[in-house]
Amino acid sequence: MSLREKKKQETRTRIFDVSAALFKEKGFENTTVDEITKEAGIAKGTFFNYFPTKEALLFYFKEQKEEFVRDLMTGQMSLNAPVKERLMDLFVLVAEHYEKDKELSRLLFFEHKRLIMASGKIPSGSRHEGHSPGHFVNMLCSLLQEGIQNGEIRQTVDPMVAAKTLHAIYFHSLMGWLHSNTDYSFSNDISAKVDLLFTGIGE
Amino acid sequence: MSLREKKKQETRTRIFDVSAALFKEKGFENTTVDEITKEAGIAKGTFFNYFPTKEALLFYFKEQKEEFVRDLMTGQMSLNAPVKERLMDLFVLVAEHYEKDKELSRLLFFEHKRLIMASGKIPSGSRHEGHSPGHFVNMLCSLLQEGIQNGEIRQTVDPMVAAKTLHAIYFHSLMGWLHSNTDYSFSNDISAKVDLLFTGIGE
DNA sequence: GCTTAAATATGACTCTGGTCATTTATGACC
DNA sequence: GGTCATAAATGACCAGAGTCATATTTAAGC
Repeated sequence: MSLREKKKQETRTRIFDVSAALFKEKGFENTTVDEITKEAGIAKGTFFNYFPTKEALLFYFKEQKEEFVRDLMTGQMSLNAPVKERLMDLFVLVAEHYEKDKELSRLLFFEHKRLIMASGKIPSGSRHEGHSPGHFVNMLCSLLQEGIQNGEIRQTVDPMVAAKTLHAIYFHSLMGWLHSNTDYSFSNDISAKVDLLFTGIGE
Repeated sequence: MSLREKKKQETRTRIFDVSAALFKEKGFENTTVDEITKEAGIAKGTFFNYFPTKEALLFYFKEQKEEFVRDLMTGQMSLNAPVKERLMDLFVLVAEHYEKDKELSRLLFFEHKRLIMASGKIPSGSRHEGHSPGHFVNMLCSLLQEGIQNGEIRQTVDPMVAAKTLHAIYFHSLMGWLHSNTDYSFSNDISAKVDLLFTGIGE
């Protein structure tokens, strides 16, 4: 790696680290780009050579977090247990991870939507969890297919539709939980809903 | 109503109308508060006497829209048809309404979240659809109770849990649809999911 | 109608995210 | 080591959201 590359990488990392620390300390809104750059020992303009906007930083935080979660999930997936159980554990596992830093999770979760909206400013090469399948949904889908194979899930179920529905449930529960200040049990909430989906509501 | 009250009401309405027109014409981001106030014939500071932030306007737009939707829903609810059918029609009805101005819907839908997050700046007296039940969920709940009564829905189903699950599904479908540029059928998407919930996925 | 207090309007000002023409550092080639 | 092209850093600058001390308008009491 050339000197240039090395320095670049270094600066990027420094911006990242400094930002993380400041955000954690004073929150996203209360941290200015000036502060970040001053703390990182660079000029203001330099920041924008690395990240198109201040909010874009969140995007990279999210990416980092998602990578971590992805690994968590992959581990969980390969266990040996009934599909439904693995599903529930998967949700809880991920939620527990988010729970570790609720404030940041909120930020990433809710701000991320705006990033998607404010198109044109999205860092390139990005996947947009939510529309086109996305990793999480795909993982749910293959889990469900497994369930269909071994008879835990009805043959007639379209695994993709079911996966999306599960994702909807997960997403909604997570959102509600992130909104709430009073902490209610995420796992109770989601398990009731997943149970319902398994059993069906129709007579 | 005193002269003061009348003027106040007038100004508020003018800000509202002018904003709506400008947002529609050039989009939310591309409309400045300066433009709004100039067009409305008031000073910049005055704007902030009426609305705490520019984004707060969206909140009131949303409220207005929600009131409209609420009426739509109430009408739909009182029809005579199987619960499931009414449910589906309800979703489609609301989605069709949103479809009329997809851009605005996106804005309200996604920006609203931020408003909730950036607490302290939320106009007082606001309900936050999403956490504590909310009108939509309550409506779904009573619809489901009706279904339990007349045997369309299993006795053992907790109507509130089911209502929240339906809301999750609705929300997710709506979100996906609002994200997508390529227009796929919202009704197809949601009906597949609702079907699934009725039937259940478990063997 | 005059006086006074409170509500409301005002716009100069501040603060911060983001831009861009200019300067500086790097590396390739001789 | 000198020259040149290109990548990267810089900070003065701009635009727009939001603030606030001050000015104006209203309403009430006399």
